[in-house]
Amino acid sequence: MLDTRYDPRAVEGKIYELWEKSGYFNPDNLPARKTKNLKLKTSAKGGSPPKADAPREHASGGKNFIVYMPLPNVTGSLHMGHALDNVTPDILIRYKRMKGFRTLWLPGTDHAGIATQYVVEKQLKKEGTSRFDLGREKFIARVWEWKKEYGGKILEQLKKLGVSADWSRARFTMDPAYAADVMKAFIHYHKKGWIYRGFRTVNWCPRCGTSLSELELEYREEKTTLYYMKYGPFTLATTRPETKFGDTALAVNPKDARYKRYIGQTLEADSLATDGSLDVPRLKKVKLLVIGDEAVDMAFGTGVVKVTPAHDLVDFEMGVRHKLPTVQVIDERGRMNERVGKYAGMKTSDARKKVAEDMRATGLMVKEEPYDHRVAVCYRCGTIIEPIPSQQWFLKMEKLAEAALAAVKTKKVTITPKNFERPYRDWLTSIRDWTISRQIWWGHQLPVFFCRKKLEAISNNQFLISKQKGERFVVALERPQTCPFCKHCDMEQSPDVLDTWFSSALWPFAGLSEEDKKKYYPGDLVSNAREILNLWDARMIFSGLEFMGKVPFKNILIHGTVLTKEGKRMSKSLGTGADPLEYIEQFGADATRFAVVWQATGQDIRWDEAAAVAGKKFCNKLWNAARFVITHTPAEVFMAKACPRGGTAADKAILKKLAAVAAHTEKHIQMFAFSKALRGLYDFFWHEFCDVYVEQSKKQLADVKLKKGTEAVLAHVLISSLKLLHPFLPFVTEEIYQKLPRRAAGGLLIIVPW
RNA sequence: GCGCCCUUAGCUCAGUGGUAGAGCGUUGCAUUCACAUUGCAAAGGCCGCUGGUUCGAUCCCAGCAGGGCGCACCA
Repeated sequence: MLDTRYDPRAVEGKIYELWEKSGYFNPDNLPARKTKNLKLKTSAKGGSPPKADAPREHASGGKNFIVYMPLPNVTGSLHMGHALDNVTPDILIRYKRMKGFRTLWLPGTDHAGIATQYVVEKQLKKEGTSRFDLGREKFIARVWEWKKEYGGKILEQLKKLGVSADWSRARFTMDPAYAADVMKAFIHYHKKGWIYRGFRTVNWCPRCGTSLSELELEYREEKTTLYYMKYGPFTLATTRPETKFGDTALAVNPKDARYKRYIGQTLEADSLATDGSLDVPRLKKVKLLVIGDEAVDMAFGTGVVKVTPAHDLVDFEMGVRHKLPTVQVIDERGRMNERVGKYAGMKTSDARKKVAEDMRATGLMVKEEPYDHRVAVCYRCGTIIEPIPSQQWFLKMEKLAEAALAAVKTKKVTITPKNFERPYRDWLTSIRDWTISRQIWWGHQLPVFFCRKKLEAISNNQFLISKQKGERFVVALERPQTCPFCKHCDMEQSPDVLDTWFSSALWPFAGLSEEDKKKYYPGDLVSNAREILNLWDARMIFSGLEFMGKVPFKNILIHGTVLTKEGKRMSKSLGTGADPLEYIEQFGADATRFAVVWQATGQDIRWDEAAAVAGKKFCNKLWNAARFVITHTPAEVFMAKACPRGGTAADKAILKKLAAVAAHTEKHIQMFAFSKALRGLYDFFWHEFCDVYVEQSKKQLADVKLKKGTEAVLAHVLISSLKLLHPFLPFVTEEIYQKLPRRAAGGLLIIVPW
């Protein structure tokens, strides 16, 4: 009857289809009527339904159990990180579903502003065109096309892993309903006075043409030069001499005995002239204020720094503290601007060389030494970040951060493992206002409409911050019919879009129908990698509190990172990534899940293929043990009520061990110690049930007196094991369950109670 | 700089205050009896180093060394 080998490829697609058709992934389909159907089936031939398998009153009275899927990017393709994100919550969901909870595993995809725009731009480049050729509207249409074609891929891949999410509720962060909630959130914050607009030096990617948050930066080691230059009475060290034209002060530490006496003085210093010929460097006098600021490290260089508020984030903050002017000398393309005369138009890297050369020639350069520098680069394209001042929208974080802090402090939200509470706290306590605007096209365009008249007046934002003119704008869900300011312009919508995280922060509720918002908020759990803790989890917490009045989930599960066997970060480009789809193909989805859970003991995982081998063998063991039990046990035994009692010493021993492993499994699932739970089940099934009891049963089955009792125990332990293992190995357990004599099987294993 | 984590069998990792376990690999034996993706057996470990607490430490404490990570900074 059953093949001697378990073949996942022949089973998984079919089983998944069975589940999807059942509708049980949708909590709305888990109520009593399904229960009735099952009862009809099991009682059709008379006799009472097997107690252990009788579905209990499901969702009707059941409690909710809701997991929010960590949003994969639409550009994403399944990798081990997703496997980690999704396997353990799926275990919980399946466990809770079987326990009678109304389970909702809420899936979706993130529009991933920069990432997606980047992918489509690359496509356009291949075609010899660009987004600028297309224009905004056509470009966005193009991205939507791309999304239609590829955006669902990642979700399909998750299905291959056996993820039992409610696909009927799958959302995309740019869906109209979702977008509407994003707009409402912006307007809500605006009404509270928490949104403001301001000039600020931000991390700017000259290639992507957008500002980036600190969390979107990556760092690269570079061998550069530390230049020691003369500035009036001082010598100071800098890696960026080309920004000297934007210097508006010199700073020393107020405790520094060497320089204390200069603080507050305005000094005259020689600097490079920016007029005349590039070939003939000349000097000119500049005046600079000396300030005292704690941010200056006395031990670095000479203890004096030049302050360039326009092109350095720390300097910008010093500038704010000391009311320094901001002089921009680098533009959005990463080139020197017209303020620097003869250096204008040069790329910063070229300007650096040229300025250094001119300083040598004019005697301003004291010395140069090699320097290992970590430069910030764009996480998308690797381009070196240029801090430049630009006009951005900010969200005040004070109150929101307070609320998010309190949520964890009062244990409304628990972070597992506990030691991640500290980075969470640290981030929130030292938080800066959130730069929520991005200068890209793909995303939620700000619901801000400017009067065109006023806009012109401030169109030049190249110069001093003090010259910025106020402007008039309306924040509204829809474009106003008439401009409330000039009464005749059609108003221009801000070209900026919101930071992608602004919209994903609303994930637990945005885009849900009003009914669902009532029914399925708040939820229970998110599970993700540690780097997402502040980027996403913290923001979901304060957004949930702000808009729904309750924390969105009780638990944050932080899982380890999957590394290569050598302990290196996996990288697709280096070909060192383990691809879950390949594992599914080679070993099966269950074996892949097994490998993930087996190894996910809390630490980072050095991925070892051996675990997938073990998983595959275990599935096969399960399969063959089931074969043995089915062929040696008459159909009616599977319908036996409840747990067999009494019997031989071996019977009693295995039943006792079954009870113990069931308790062990349940305890560890509840503690989120999935690996322990699985290992316990593995040992029990293989080494207790197969190695000991099944062998013993062969003798007992030959004994007429013991035959019946032995059959009952075999059937009972098998069915129980299938249930216990189902959350971990859903496909093979369901397939075996379907092969059991019909009346015992009833419907689907996924809703059979433990 | 602040903080977190790791160091146990060839490899990847569990684990406990009383002188160690799994998976994979290796070696030997066993194939009509559910499964060779199997069974049985075996080899293989100063449980990173030093000191302390203890009757006793792989486990607790301190220090050191090596490795990894997060945050901040990087003029």
